[in-house]
Amino acid sequence: MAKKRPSSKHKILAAAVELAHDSGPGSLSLEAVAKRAGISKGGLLYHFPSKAKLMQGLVEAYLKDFEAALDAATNPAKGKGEDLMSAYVRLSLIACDETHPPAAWIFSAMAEDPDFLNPLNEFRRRLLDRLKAHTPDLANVLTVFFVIEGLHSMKLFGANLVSDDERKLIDQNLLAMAQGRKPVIR
Amino acid sequence: MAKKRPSSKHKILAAAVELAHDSGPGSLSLEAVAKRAGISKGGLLYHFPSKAKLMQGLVEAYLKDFEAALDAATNPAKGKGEDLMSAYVRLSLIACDETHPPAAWIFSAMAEDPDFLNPLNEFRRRLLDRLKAHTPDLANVLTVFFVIEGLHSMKLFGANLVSDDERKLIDQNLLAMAQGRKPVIR
DNA sequence: TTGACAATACCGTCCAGACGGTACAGTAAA
DNA sequence: TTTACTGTACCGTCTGGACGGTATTGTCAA
Repeated sequence: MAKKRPSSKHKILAAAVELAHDSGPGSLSLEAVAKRAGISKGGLLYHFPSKAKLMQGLVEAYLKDFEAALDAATNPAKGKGEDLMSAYVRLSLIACDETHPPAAWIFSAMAEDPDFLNPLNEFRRRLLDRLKAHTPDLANVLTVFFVIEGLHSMKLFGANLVSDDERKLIDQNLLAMAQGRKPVIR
Repeated sequence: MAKKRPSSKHKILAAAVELAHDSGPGSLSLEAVAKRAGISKGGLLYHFPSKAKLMQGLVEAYLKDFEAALDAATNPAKGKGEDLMSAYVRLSLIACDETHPPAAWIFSAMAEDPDFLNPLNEFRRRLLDRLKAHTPDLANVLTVFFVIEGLHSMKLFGANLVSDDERKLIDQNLLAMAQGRKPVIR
């Protein structure tokens, strides 16, 4: 709340995400981000007074987006009221598909200071706890969760290890497991 | 082969791995690595004439270790002649347990240049191909593979998301699936 | 209505420090 | 004599960040 002028901050964060993705995580300098965002370095430092704050901003924006999507999907007042597990799987798979660029900035943050990613880890922990609470089959939850983590990891490292058909099979299986159905054997 | 004097190179690589782990991936400078290895910067540059070569060395050593372990486990002439899938799962789980430090240097390499990790991705691709060729159930192979990738990822990012019991359950399930048995539901 | 002031949103410059890498002279063992 | 270093000095580049300045847009008392 209380955000009247998101325009510049958003532009900066978007620029950082793009830059990390297509120039490599190593080229995420303040000057380069500023240039990409179309402002000066001084201007960037006005909005994010240190590089650490920029990194925090990236993590927060990333988290906020996913949380908002999850909330929108599962909150009955806002839409379909999908169950948590299905929404989590569906949204995660969307984030892992070919149309979405990987979050390469994560490597920049990690190289800068691993602690920057603590909020991300804590979020994942809370999410896994919620998933466990929502379904009786622990092994099922863990399998689904870690397969998705694996897909994320593959995406992040830019490794395309599966064909389209294999990916479809994985997706179908995960969605089936999320709904408590039998996995597809093919 | 043709390696008569592994001592210094090994010391340097080990120092880099340790340093990335306990001072963070961002502090992997040549000077720092040399100091940790107990040699001078000039001495380091004698063995690895550039930082890029050091990174390549890290990737190669990492790969060589895992390949050697896999080979030793599956080659009947050398030992038990374990089947590929079981050996892969078992060794991967060992690499992911609490006693082994995460390969934090991967983030340094990624920040430097994502291409450094190409050999790693190619190795994974070949491994997955071999696993697919060895078992009839594609969905099973993919599930096992990506759960392990997910565990690796969690380890890498230093997120401890599961309890000891949960981890045991995952391990049992993976080993069971590797042997074509039914997964444990608990 | 106007003049004084202040907050916002930047720009452009400068600097100290870190880093990768080079050069080179010396050394000690095999 | 070659191999395998050590140690020091140095260079060019990049980077985070501090800082001073500026244009624009309110705000508000006289």
